[in-house]
Formats: sequence, C-alpha cells, structure tokens
Amino acid sequence: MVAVEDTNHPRDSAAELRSAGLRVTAARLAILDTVRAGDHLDVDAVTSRVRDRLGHVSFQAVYEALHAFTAAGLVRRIEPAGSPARFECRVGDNHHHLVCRECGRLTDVDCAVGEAPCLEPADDAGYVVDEADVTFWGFCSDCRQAHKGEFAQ
Amino acid sequence: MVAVEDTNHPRDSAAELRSAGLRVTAARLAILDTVRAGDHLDVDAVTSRVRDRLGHVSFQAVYEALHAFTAAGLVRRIEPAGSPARFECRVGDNHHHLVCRECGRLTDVDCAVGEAPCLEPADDAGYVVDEADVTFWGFCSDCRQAHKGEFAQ
DNA sequence: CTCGCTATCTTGAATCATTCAGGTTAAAGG
DNA sequence: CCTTTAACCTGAATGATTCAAGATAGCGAG
Repeated sequence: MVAVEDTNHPRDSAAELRSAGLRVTAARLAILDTVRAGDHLDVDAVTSRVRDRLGHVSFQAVYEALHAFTAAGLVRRIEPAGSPARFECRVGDNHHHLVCRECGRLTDVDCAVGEAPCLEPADDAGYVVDEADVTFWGFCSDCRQAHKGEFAQ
Repeated sequence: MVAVEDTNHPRDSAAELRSAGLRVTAARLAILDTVRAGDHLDVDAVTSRVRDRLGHVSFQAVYEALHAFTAAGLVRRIEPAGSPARFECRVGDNHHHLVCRECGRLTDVDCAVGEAPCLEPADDAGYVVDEADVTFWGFCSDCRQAHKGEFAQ
C-alpha cells in the first residue's frame, strides 16, 4: 500500500534536526518525514503513519516533537477554524490556504504579494503586525461535483 | 469611547430575533445584547455576564443560542488559532481582525477592499471561494509598552 | 383566552484535542 | 565510558464543545 522504504530520508532530515539543536531519534525522523510526505496532516494522522513505520510511538512524543519542530521552524502549524491543528513542511514563504467547507480539504495557495506580512491592515490600531494569515473558504471541485446545482457553479 | 449603558435593548433585539424566526426569551435577549455590548467575548464571558443579569442560565442555552444566532446571521463567530470561539455583532461587512500575540486582544480592521471575498487567491485550485478570512498577528501598543526594547519598534 | 406544537432550556454525561506530571531511557559531547 | 539532559513513556487532567433526554414556555391557531 505505502510506497515502501526507498523513502528513508528525502532531504537529509537527520542533519536538519541536528542543526536545529534537536537530537536525532527514529521517532523524530519518522515524524518529520511523515509531515513532509503528508498533506497538512493532523496529529492523529501523523501518529498513525509513524506507528505504521516504527511500531509504537506515544501521542505525547508526537505532540512534543511537533512542538519542537514548530519552534525550530522546521514545520508550520496551521489551525483553520473548527479543525484540529495540522502541520506542513512548507515554511518561511508566507503562503496561504484554501479550505473546503464541505470536506475540509486544505490546499496551499501562493501568496500573491510575497514577504510577510504580505498585507497591511487598513488601520493598524497601534499594533505592530508581523504576519497576515489568510484563509480562503469555499467548496472544492470534488464537493461541487457531488452536489451539482446546490452550490453556485 | 463606547456609548454606555442606556442599555436595555439597544436596537430592538426582540424584533430582530423574531424576524430571524427565533423565539423571544429573556435569556436570548440578554445573550444578544451581551454580545453586542461586548468586545469579541467568548462563550464563558457571555455566560457570566448573562448570569449577572438574569441569575442562572445554563451553558447549553448559551451555546445553543449563539449557534442559532450565527446561523441566522445575527452574530459572527470568529476563532483565531489557539483561542476559544468568540462572537461579535458586526456582521455582513467582511471586516478582518488584528490579534495580539501577547495578550490575545482582538481588534476589528476594516476590509481594505469591500465585498466578500475581498481577496482572490492567486490560484483557486478549482475551489469556488466565498470568503477570505484575514487575521493579522502582532503586538498591541500596550504589550509593546510593557516590553520596551524586546520587540521591534 | 385556551390549546398544542415545538423551540428553548435544563441537568448530566460524553467526546475530542491538547497539556500536565513524574519517572525512565538513550543521544551525544567530554 | 560517563554524565547530562533531551526525548520518551504511561497515566491522568483540563478546557471547549457537543450529545442526550426530559421539562418548560413562546406564540400562532382556533
């Protein structure tokens, strides 16, 4: 089912962990690679894929690792309204997300502008803004297909 | 700042409930007015203010009422990452929000553009987009004051 | 005004995501 | 090889929200 073990460590994950000041363990390598190979997986999905590969790994370990990776800038944590946290490896480019209201599918969108914060608020109300987080809500093509006529084309 | 407590039912809340097809009860009037008078309150805050006014009201009632109001378009539910849901009465104008990373303060920002979706994704990936939800993250002036030098500017 | 329908409210328990606590194991620098 | 402490484990707690099922009360019809 799963494309097997040619996969070991796509880009040198061990080196990335090390240079982020983190220890290299089987669990963390698997977690990092899983996030990298996955498509905005949540903690549950990451955990079960890591378990497929390594046998047992605790939820705690996954939560802690994902925290550490997020703090180190190796992964980005996103949390659309109504969804548990999800993780992706595309970091540092301030891209945004499309979310399907029907099935929850999440798709990356390039930032139209570029550097963060790619947008400036009309009035910053005295805040110093460092990030503009944009989520586009709508219906993906599959869900529209499934409900022909119910949604505006 | 805010025009204060002439309060009882600022704009005719009873009529609004009725025309939304909802029943007029003391609890729901108080809940609606509380959201209206408050500043992005969460469910807890709404509940305790309503209790100050009416004595006992159950959490369930507040949750159900806020759901009903949201569905009816009387209030808008916002849910910034890491925060419980919050509610506001400014609806239908597609404005956005500034959130302070330090204290969690939430401030409205007018939409620079206007109609929803005020932004179009660079590539819609086949989605039909109906809303662009923009959250600006940063530090409010109070929090910067309190940490002079720690943050830029 | 009275009646019936059902929206609303109540209490109590369940669920889900996430975090906390405290003890054990093992990565990595000296 | 030894020591330090990051990483991991099990087990329990927390916080937000939802589910369930029975009681109450708006409000339109008669």
